[in-house]
Amino acid sequence: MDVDSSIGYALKRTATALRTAMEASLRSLGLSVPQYSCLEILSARPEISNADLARGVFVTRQAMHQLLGGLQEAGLVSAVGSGRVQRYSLTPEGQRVIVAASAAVVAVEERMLSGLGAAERRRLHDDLERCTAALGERA
Amino acid sequence: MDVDSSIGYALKRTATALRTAMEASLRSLGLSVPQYSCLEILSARPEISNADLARGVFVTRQAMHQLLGGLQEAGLVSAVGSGRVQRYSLTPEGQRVIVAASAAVVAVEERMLSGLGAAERRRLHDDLERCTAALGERA
DNA sequence: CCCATGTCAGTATTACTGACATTG
DNA sequence: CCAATGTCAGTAGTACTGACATGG
Repeated sequence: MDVDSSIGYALKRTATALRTAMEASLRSLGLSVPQYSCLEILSARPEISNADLARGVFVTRQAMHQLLGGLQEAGLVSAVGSGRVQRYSLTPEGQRVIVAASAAVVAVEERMLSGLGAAERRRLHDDLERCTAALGERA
Repeated sequence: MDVDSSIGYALKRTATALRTAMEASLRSLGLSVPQYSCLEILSARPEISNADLARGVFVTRQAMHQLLGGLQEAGLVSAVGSGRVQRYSLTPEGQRVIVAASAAVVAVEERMLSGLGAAERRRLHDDLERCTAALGERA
């Protein structure tokens, strides 16, 4: 298989380039990409539990636990204690940071898509979803 | 930004699903994904040097050095010693393995793309290349 | 009693940076 | 001398598995 003509390689190159650009953009805010992802989900779904958060990002509870620890130390996230299951919310500082980080990430994504029109973007999104779905089917 | 509508997230999900499927498929051959990539390039460009190999995969010489060490231990790659610059080639065993591994990876990619026709595949490849190129431009 | 959860540890994988000798 | 290369360390970031206490 020729490396250049492989869609798999193209996919990897694009994903890597996006991640690198995101890392560069988030660095000034003191966030790593996994931390940003965690904050973004926390912003969309407040009071979510650690276990649910982990499932949403497809990592283990332990990995998410560690990530949340770092975000708590940074004062971006606080535990909402009541009952057995720990729930988490953004602090006011965390809300400020996620607004800025989200804007930065949107800018990066816009740069990536700058060569594509609205219809092409929908098409690309749809193609990617189809690929993901096809891989998900175990057979 | 809504997570589900983001092309960046879709890209990441697809790339992750592909990597996971590749890992599962390569495991029976005793190869990791980075090792497979290294063998694939070595197969396409025999007698390549460590430094060139590293540049081709966008990792450091040190990381590639380590990867090659593992492949040599496994008997899949041998150093072609002559002169200052070390060059590497696949052993007969390495050639057998890369043939099988390449077939396995092609099968995974085919599964991923099973919902897309030939024209759609070209289009997707082209879109991805455009995205990568747009991110590459520093500005 | 059972299952899910949170949490503490240890480990693995991978790639990084720093440093240095060597060679063409 | 210089630039590139190979190579030896050490370190970092991320996620994994195992294990265990706890609570609903």
